[in-house]
Amino acid sequence: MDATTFHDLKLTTPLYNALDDLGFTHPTPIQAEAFNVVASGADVVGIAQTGTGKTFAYMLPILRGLKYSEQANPRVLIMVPTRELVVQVVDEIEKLAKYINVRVLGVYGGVNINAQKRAVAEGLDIIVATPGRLYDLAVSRVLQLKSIQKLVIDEVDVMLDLGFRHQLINIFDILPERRQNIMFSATMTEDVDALITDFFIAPKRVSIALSGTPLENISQTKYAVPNYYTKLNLLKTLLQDRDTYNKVLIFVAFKKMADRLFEALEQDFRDELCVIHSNKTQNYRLRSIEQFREGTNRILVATDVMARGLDIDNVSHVINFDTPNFPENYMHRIGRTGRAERKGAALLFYTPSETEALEKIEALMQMVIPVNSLPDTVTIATELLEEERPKILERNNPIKLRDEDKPGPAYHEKKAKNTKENLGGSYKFKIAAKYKKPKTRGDKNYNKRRKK
DNA sequence: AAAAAAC
Repeated sequence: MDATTFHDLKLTTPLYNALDDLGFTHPTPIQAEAFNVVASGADVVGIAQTGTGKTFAYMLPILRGLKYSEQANPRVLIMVPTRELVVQVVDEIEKLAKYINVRVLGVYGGVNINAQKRAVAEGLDIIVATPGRLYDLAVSRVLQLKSIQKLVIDEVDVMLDLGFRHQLINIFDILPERRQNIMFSATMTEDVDALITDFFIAPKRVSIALSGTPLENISQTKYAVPNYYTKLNLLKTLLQDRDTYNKVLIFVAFKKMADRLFEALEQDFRDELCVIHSNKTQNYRLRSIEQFREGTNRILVATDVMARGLDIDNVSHVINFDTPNFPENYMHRIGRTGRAERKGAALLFYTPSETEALEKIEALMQMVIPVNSLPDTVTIATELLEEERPKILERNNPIKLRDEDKPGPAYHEKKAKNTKENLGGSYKFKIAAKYKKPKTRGDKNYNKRRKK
């Protein structure tokens, strides 16, 4: 039964008042559907698109049921896959719990741990975390997880990726067995299904249909381009139209590509540009997002660290500079625009070598994305640039792999072994880290290296 | 040729 207003959900006065302050009168479909299910205390699997108001969907019933307590240990644990999402979820909870006496704390890596340790020691009710730092705090016995009654995992499909998975399982090991599990995923995968089978008790499912989701507010188009340089020309041409492209989120597949694109755009768009990926310091990451959010800089170049869940107002365009290989990422990326019932535009640039990835996307989206022709002013890059190719390839692949490190049977065997044995991080990443020379502004250890 | 996530 769908509630038409928040009053049909039998909330408490402090929650009504907070929603009122926020200007929210009607629950989104997932909020209406999830409320009683989550409130019942049963394990819950929610399938919901981004931008559907997931945080409030689980926080409304949790906050209504949370009794005041003076005990120091947290009773609610919320895990998300990126640090920026921790910040956002904490912010949302604080808004919703404005008139409720609960202590909310966000913890994540990349920042000094001592302040977090002190905050934990002061006592808290709700903890929002990325898995690594949470585990760190827990095993160092600063943080007690024995009182956790409710576990929420958002974007659970990413959390089950290799590299994340064992962190998650390790945390399950130190949580009380008697607890309510609440998980959200945009898509149902085999891994998610397996997790439910292993850890959930009589799970209830909540899902909202694809129609009526925020994706309906997003106009999607694709551009067929012959090569990278034409993509760059096209991008520069579009970005010249500052009135139309007033808040543009550009996605690329690799961190290196993010830096490279940032540099390529710097000449024309210097003061309008920021960049984010996980090799940047946490300070730099937060600053980039802030500049983009506030509109100080209208262009943000990003890896998929930005793809999921983040809520930034009025993003006019999402540009998929690279065609994502994992079609789900396309869906998450374009979900950064068209939020809060506003209109948004999503563009996809694809080269001939990316047509396969494109087909996967169109299969997932159950649509053929309309193709847009290149503006006449866009220069088609050709042979001349092909000459530069070897040079560029070399510049972008400075890592010389030893034979045993090269992809092949030995490599895969070693990688598999290493991933199995080692918490956090695959062999490939270790090799990359070993040879990596941080060099771009904002990169971790950038200053350290420069001093030498 | 994925990214993310702990020191």
